[in-house]
Amino acid sequence: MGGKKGGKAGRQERAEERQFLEDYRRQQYPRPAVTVDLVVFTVVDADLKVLLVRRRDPPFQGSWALPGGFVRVGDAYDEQGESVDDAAHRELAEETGLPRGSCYLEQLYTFGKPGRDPRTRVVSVAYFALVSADKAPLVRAGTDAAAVRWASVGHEVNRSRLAFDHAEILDTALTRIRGKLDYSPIAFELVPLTFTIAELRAAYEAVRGEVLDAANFRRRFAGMLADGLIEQAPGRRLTSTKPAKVYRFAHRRPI
Amino acid sequence: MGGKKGGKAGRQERAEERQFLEDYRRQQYPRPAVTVDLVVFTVVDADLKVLLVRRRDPPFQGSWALPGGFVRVGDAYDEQGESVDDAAHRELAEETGLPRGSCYLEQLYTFGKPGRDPRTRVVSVAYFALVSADKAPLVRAGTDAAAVRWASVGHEVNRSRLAFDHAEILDTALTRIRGKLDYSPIAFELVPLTFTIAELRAAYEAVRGEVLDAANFRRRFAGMLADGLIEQAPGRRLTSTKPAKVYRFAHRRPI
DNA sequence: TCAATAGTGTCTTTCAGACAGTATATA
DNA sequence: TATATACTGTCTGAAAGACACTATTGA
Repeated sequence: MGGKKGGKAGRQERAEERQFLEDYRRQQYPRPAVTVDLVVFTVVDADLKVLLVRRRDPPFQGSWALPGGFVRVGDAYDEQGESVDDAAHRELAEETGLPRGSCYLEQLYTFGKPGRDPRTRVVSVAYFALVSADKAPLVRAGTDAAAVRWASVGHEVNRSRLAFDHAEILDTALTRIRGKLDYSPIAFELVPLTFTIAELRAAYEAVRGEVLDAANFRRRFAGMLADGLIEQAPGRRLTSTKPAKVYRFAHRRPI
Repeated sequence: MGGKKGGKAGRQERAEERQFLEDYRRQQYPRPAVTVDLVVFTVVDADLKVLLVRRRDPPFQGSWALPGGFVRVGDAYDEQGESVDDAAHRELAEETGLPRGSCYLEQLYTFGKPGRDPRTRVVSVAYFALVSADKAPLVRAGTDAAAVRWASVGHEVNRSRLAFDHAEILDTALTRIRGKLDYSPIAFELVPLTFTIAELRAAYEAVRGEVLDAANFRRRFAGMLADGLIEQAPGRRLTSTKPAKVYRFAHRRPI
């Protein structure tokens, strides 16, 4: 094995060279900015609401938009920055003022068409969050009240006026939560830690946008009770003429 | 309105300045590379298979991995590159040799933990694709046969040996298609354009990994027929002792 | 005629929708 | 006592699981 690079060492050398070139070129290729966008839902007064923020800067200055922000990326070999999930949790805490982990958060869909943002190429990983009815009023407390609002999904939100492609993201989120409502326990994330059957039904009705038969809903509820998914909690709710029994989701973290 | 920037013009100036700084700093912030990863399924001989490629280069050199590649991003103001969906379609066509649009393709989930790729920060948008049984044998034709293979999901795939976090991506895809099987028509994407009830049932069984009662499956099938979702096609399948009727999905594009 | 697969009928359970009706608290 | 809301009972039909059964073809 002399001058010509034909043997094992030669192959190894070529592989390393190719690797170097590949890595080098990849750094040179333009990369998109990556953001997280949040569709934060809550139900207050039997109405589904979504959290919007007013944009202070162009583009879409003054328009309402979904909250969101950039994923913090490191470029050091051993420090690549925060995960996309972490970025979503961080933004959710920043925008709502609620402690991290106190809301349900789930990845929704990734929106990656060119031209979404006129400034630069942005790929956005959208998440949806569910804020329980008792926490919703706390949200505006820590922030600039004029720049944050709970908008009614059914009436207030003028979809076409939302910034960027946020109307499409909102629609995707609505479809998702409406679909998941019947086969996953996400409705419990919209009510306080303890709740009456009527309160839970109101959450279902708000999300689906239609009234449900109270008797049939109660029967489904009885099934969950039998399965141990929910359990009765001490006390009664005194908000109406006849006090109602209070329940809690059995597998819910107590924060 | 003299020296102090207190009026309308002053606010405007500050806004532009802030905008400039924001844009400038954003360009300076490190960005992640964005890739698409593909989980390409097919069913042959009543067995669910996934397409794997052998890595020629480090990291994970020699390991099997899901096919994928970088999203092509432009940095010009008016040319931001291809969409993430387009990147997935392009990669699918490149890796399989099948014409664009001939397979079902759906976004799955975005994987964005730091350290996924030891070289640099990579956010990967995963998609799953379904290749019909008749197209599956054509896949290896155009590519380096030694570097591409259909691996049996149930037996062959050694999950822990897959490169990067591809085992997790594969599991996510499996959960997704198993869930969607019962409430969406994705099973039709796994069988040829015309198919017998037994062939469709074999596809269901392969995905779910369990046998189904033939009579009950036939009854569900009859419901689809009554709903106009599927319709009988001319001819009969002669592969077994007694020829079976042949059907086709009514709303399927004829490519 | 036999074996193998295509195809049918039926019993049971479960569950959802519709809706009539009862119970119990407050005002 | 009136009324609003909590809560119960029942009828119906659709759909799924289990499984016995018949029909039709090629070998």
